[in-house]
Amino acid sequence: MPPEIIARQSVVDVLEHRLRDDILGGTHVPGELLPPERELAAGYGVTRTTLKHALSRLEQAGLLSTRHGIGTRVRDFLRVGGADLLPMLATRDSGWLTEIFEVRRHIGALIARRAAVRRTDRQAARLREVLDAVARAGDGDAAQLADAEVHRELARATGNRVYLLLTNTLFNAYLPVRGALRAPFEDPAEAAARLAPVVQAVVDGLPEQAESAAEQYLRATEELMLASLRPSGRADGDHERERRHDG
Amino acid sequence: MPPEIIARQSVVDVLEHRLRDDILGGTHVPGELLPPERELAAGYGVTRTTLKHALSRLEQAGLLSTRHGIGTRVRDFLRVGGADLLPMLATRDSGWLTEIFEVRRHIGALIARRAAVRRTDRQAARLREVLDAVARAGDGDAAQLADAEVHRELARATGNRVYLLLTNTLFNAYLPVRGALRAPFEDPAEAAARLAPVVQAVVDGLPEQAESAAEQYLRATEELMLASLRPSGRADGDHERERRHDG
DNA sequence: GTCACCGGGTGGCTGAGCCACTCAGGGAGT
DNA sequence: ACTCCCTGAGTGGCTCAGCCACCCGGTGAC
Repeated sequence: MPPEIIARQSVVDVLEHRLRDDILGGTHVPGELLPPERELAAGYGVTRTTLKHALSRLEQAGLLSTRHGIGTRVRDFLRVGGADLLPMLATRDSGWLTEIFEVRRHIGALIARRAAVRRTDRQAARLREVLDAVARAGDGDAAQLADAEVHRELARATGNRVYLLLTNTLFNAYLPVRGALRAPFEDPAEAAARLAPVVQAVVDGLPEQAESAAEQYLRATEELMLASLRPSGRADGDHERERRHDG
Repeated sequence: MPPEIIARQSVVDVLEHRLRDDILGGTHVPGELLPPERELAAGYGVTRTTLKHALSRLEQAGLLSTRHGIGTRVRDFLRVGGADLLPMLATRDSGWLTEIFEVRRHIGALIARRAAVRRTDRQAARLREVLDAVARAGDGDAAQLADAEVHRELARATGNRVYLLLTNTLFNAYLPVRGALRAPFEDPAEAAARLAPVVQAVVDGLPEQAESAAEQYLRATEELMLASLRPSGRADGDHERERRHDG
């Protein structure tokens, strides 16, 4: 048995990766046509069918736009791409991370404020539960996931499902690289303590307080994460085994 | 030549649609395994290869999670799905639209505030340009697209690219059904006039004013849109030809 | 000059088939 | 009895060769 226990990437996964890198790296420039599928497939040493699977994913991701009889065009993702591109952008360039965190802070504050107004009693109870789960987490990784659960619950408490999806999107963007961002959660009890004021304010129904508590919490967490990122090294690489955490 | 000039949906598109409807409609419940691919393909009357293309898209969208040797599982999209699901949710159920608008209002205000602080002179000039384009738009549809361009430019002016992607996501969510939401843009000059205070405040660098102007503008537009939606009928149906507007 | 046609190039889709993975059950060894 | 390995059935992953549908530019008939 090889030392690599994990890893497990399918051919299509690898192919998708390479194509994406070639696109984001500038080998294929936006606006231009990609080489014909038959040619591309030959170049990468795969069947056209397999190549099409990869292309199809990138098309859905918004990086490509193919038209029957014409060809496949590289799109300007900043112009038309959606937030679903963030996960792959974050793994490529840690500059995106700081921008993601900033938005997360703004939106997190918005969510906390709104949750304080709208949360139901049922949701208040659930909030305390998931906060407890953070404190009881066995290690940093578990704490981080439990923390995400708290934020999901806060989003749920706004009564607006779009906030929940948005929260998921932002998490999907940085959870794949969370290995490098574990710093704030090394001590689960401490992490829970930092998060507690936010939950408390929401449970008490105090929007102003919830907003500023969230702002403060997110800023602190953000700083810890980015600080832990800076000295050691970049966050890129192949942190992308699991396509998505299971449901 | 058949009377249907437009429409042009590929087999995979249709298949994706049907599968998605079957999932969101409850034929395939979250957590359960889908029937085997061979069986499914036979059921829908397509090849397994074609089916896999459709499944692959839904998997990437976060609705499915497939594992080699095990099967394909339906996921709980509210738990793990991202904002990229919004376009398809909005076309299925207009209840999502009101939630999307609310979030757009909150985030739009956030963006305006931040743009007022961060915009460069170059971006200020470009903002005036695209605002002019709204006033000069030939019809309601063009005005609506020009309006979207203004908001994209505002997002760009925040200096945070994540806001740009987020804006794209929200637009992608409701532009497909924009035919039913044309009301605020029937008179392009008027639409531009309503939008002008936001642009002005951002150009002048007044965050407070920009925020409240954006809030006010978005609320007004939102009300007009939803009002035009209510009496006539639902917004669902097959407004989804183009996979995405071209880049 | 205009227009219909056609051919080459492109992506869309098919069908059959083999490979790789997972799991459960049964039989050999202890 | 118990343990462990093997095996077979069922599933998704991937390939291959090929035909179909579409778009465009050129060419020849009118």
